[in-house]
Amino acid sequence: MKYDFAAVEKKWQDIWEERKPYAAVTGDPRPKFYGLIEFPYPSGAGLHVGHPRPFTAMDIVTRKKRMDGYNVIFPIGYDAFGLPTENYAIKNHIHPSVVTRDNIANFTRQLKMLGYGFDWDRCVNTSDPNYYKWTQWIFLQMFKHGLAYKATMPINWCTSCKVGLANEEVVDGVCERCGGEVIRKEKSQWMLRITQYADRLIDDLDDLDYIERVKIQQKNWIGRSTGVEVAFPMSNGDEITVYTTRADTLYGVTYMVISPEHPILEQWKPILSNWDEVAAYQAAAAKKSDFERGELNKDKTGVCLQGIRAINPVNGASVPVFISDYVLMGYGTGCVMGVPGHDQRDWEFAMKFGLPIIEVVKGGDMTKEAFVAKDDGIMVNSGFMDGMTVREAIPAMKKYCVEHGIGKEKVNYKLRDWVFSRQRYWGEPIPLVFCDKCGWVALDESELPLVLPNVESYEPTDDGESPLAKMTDWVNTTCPACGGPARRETDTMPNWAGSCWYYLRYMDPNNDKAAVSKEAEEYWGPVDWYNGGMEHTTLHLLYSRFWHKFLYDIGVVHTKEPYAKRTSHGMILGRNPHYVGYAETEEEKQALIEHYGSEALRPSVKMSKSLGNVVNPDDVIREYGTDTMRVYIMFIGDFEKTATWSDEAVKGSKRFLDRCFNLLDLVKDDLSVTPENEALIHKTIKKVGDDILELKMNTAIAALMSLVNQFYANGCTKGDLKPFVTLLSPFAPHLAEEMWEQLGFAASEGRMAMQMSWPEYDESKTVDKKHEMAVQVNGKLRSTIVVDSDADEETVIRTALADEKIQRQMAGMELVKTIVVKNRIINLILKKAN
RNA sequence: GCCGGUGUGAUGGAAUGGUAGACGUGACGGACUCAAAAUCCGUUGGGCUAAUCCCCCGUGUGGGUUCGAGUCCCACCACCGGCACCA
Repeated sequence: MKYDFAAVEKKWQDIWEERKPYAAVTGDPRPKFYGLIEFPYPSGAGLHVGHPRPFTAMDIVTRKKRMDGYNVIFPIGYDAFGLPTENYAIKNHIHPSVVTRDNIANFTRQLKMLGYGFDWDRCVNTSDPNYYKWTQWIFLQMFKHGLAYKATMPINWCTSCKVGLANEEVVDGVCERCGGEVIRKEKSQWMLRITQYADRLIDDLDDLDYIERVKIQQKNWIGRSTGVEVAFPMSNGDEITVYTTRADTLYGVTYMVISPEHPILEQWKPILSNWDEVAAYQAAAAKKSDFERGELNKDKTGVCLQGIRAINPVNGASVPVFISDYVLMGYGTGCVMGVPGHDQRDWEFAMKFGLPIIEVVKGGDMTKEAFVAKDDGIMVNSGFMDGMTVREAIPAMKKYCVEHGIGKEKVNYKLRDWVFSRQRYWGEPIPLVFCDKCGWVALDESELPLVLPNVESYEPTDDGESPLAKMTDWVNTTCPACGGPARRETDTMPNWAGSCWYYLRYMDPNNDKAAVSKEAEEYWGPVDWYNGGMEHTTLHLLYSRFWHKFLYDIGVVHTKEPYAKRTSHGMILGRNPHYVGYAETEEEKQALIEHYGSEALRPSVKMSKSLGNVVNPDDVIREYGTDTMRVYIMFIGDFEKTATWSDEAVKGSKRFLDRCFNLLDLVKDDLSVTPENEALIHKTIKKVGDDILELKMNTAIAALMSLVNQFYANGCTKGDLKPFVTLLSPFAPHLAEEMWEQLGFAASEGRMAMQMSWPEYDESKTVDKKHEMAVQVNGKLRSTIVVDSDADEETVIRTALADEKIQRQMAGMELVKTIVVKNRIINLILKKAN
């Protein structure tokens, strides 16, 4: 009998659609388990094969948890606001909401086809006004708590399209669409004070079960550093403060540098004899894009300020003051002390401008490069610090600064506040109005949702304003505070907004009184396990932790953190058709390298239409079935690492499932367990259960394959297949239910395989009666012996010494030592007999 | 440059410091078949060899620790990811 996967999968999906075995019940007395995957952006291209990897893994985890007796919530939704939809709408003159609706319908069809155990009744869509009403509500709470503020910030401005671009649209410093030059342009924008949460975002990581690289990346991104702010008196009586983490090098200061954007420069205009030169430099720096300023231009440039000098507060030395764009206005104080002896950037600057270099930590060669001394460098030329190590000198100088009133300890972060405005149409409107009398005023809650109005064209305007700015009827409104004329904010929120809190909405998706009810949040929160891509570590994951902490502070949620556990999956790549490894002849190889360069050296690359290596899940499912898709994408390799799709290897998963089904032809109608199979069955129950919870689905499937192989070798009974089918069920749910039914268990148990408890294993039965042991001589494998598992050491050694091959090794030798590792190896240490 | 990760057969990949290469793909041989596909059974790291006897070599490179190292330590090389003038 051949397995008709198409018919069987359809049959069971219809049954599940009707019976709803995946419904999550708020308040159920069983322990809860909240498994979460990152909801997809419903692009026009449909589901990518990358999606099923994390989705299937969490589907398997949640199925296992259900079998372990948990009340599981495994929800799905759509992160539906975003640029590609807007761009598609612009090009094709279709409203983004229509595009979104169609794309969601397609995604839903595909996700249902994959047989996931989602609770579809909890599906959310971030672009639905009933959803974004609460996104707006949360924003208003932030506004009311002073976390949202308006500031003038540079945006990416395409000089050829005359349009403001999102960071994602700037690739290698040019406009993604037209390739035009991108410069920075000042624009007043809404900001969120994520920096106010920087310490908590770092410190609270310690108590979370996140994979280490996520924690490290978040910590690096936030970039906390502890140093000292030191005040330098200026020759004109002003004072300039610098930030440094290396207070120990204060005696090595030979100049100072101020960022060209620093506001104090304007005050000094009258006393600077070379103001024209300064102003010209400022203008040039302002014109540069971030890309030019950073990536391209590491050559140091600058202008010495004529007419002002700085005094080193620790030794009274008078040093020149420069402006240079290597000093960033956005970090620290916008001024640095120049210590060319021990900072490479300062060294380069000093070499360029012929400034003196003073050694204050012994050991380097100042003529070649700066000596960036580590902790145990010895201080010289540094007054009271001479002879100290750097490790000792830093706190000593810190203390000195504080005691002499010239400085104070200071913590700085690389993290910047979050630019929350987009000059775009397809996003949540920001529910604020500007009144000349009252300033920025929040809409009343009863006015929410502030619905996105219909506009004629979604093109951004050529002055960089949002398309909404053109809608004067909508823009002009009355002030909620004084009733006078006022204007609405026309910028929208970034697409990260809706995803900051979606996991909360799943708990209570239809609530029209609150974002989430207290009852639902207290029952389901926090998310027990969240899996997602590494690319979201410093954006989505950090942003949503920030929002959650704010919601905690205002009493909306009861936990400090949204996600108790975070894991991450690797990407699915396609075969690189230009890979030299696929070339047959030497000439072909040369041609490939010549034509594609280093591209030709990589066997795997991201899937793309132009390379023709895109795999569409629809095609895979049509040809091999959903269960095969699921098993293959899990069997493909280590979950955390990138993997390359192989059409060939898919067949192995298909073959495995067919072999499972074909067991029905040879199964004996006997409910007892075959003695020869018992140990492996128990081992497999343990192995598969453990592996699932460690996301080692590849080895779990390998264990199931081994068991099936043994069933073919030893024969099997219905008693053997009963636990096997329940183990198979999380991986291949359709096939498992079909086998379960055909074996008669659906009738005898009165429930589906997926509704069974995870089988119990008996530790004592996982141990084989006899073990093969390796026998080493001086650490080299020489033979193997079979012994009873409970044999004592003496017996094991006697058996080993009696072995023929070992006897041969023993000739002329004497035994000096034996090492026995139970049921694994025996190592005999021999030496030449005298 | 800094931070993280990875290097294992033809190939995707397994291996709590304990028989390296589980499981799968591909290849080869056999059974079934008029034949092919599918299926089932077997072989498959390299060298030496008549031999699936022995022996030697083998987890990026070079050292080290250990009775024993893919695994731990030190130094290096290559590739991947993230950050990058953050004082």
